[in-house]
Amino acid sequence: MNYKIKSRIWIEIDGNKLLGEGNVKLLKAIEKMGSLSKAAKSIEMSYKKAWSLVDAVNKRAKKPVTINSIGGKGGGGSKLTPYGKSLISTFDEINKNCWSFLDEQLAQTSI
Amino acid sequence: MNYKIKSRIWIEIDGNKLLGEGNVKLLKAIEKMGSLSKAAKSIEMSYKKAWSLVDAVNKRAKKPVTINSIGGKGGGGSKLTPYGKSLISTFDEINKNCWSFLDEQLAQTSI
DNA sequence: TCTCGTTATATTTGTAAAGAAATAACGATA
DNA sequence: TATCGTTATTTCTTTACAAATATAACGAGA
Repeated sequence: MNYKIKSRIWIEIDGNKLLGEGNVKLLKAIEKMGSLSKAAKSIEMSYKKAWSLVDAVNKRAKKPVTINSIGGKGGGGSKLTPYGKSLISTFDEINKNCWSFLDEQLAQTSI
Repeated sequence: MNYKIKSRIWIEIDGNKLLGEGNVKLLKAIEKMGSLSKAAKSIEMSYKKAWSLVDAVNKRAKKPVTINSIGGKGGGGSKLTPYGKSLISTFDEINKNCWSFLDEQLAQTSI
């Protein structure tokens, strides 16, 4: 069996974590479900944790990533802003490129 | 303030973690100190944790990374094998390249 | 055979993070 | 104004991981 090289990337602002793999997974679920509680359930994350993650991202990002509404028809909901969508697609793109890059790097070694 | 993109990489074998940043830091300290207990102390890691890390790496790597001796003059000691040295220098090199790569990637976005 | 400082290992304790549960707040609609 | 399903928040419990503690094993040299 040969070695593999793995990575996790995340985006920081002011030294604080803004967005990592967990957040991105959750945001994608919100986009699909239209609701924070349903999104959390779909990826088997507690509602509280999901809310905390989204809250932190919205407070730290340059612009809001989701629009959350309370009450009203259907009880409310949560959906991604265009900026939120651009953030997760950028993250995915860079992450994918990083994996390829590391595979190439490892291939050039002799460990 | 602008976003920054960070990463942590690690080497796996058979799906198990072999070597990450913590291990590399410890191995460098072993190289410098010639002793596992002194290395652990120098980087403020408990001896037990340090021993567990080194033991796991030695068991999983293709070849031993350290040579440990018990008893004798000085009580024993621990030192890196040539293979161990090549592993950490490879890790450092790829890690550094990864950081540069990610900086370039981020610079090409407009988030 | 005794000493020494090290590696090796098990056991107990402490702590911080995760999880569960309960409840408040909300607003369109009927 | 009563209902509904959601977001928002607090409190309590559990649990996993880190840390501390204790002790055994080792072998060269005096």
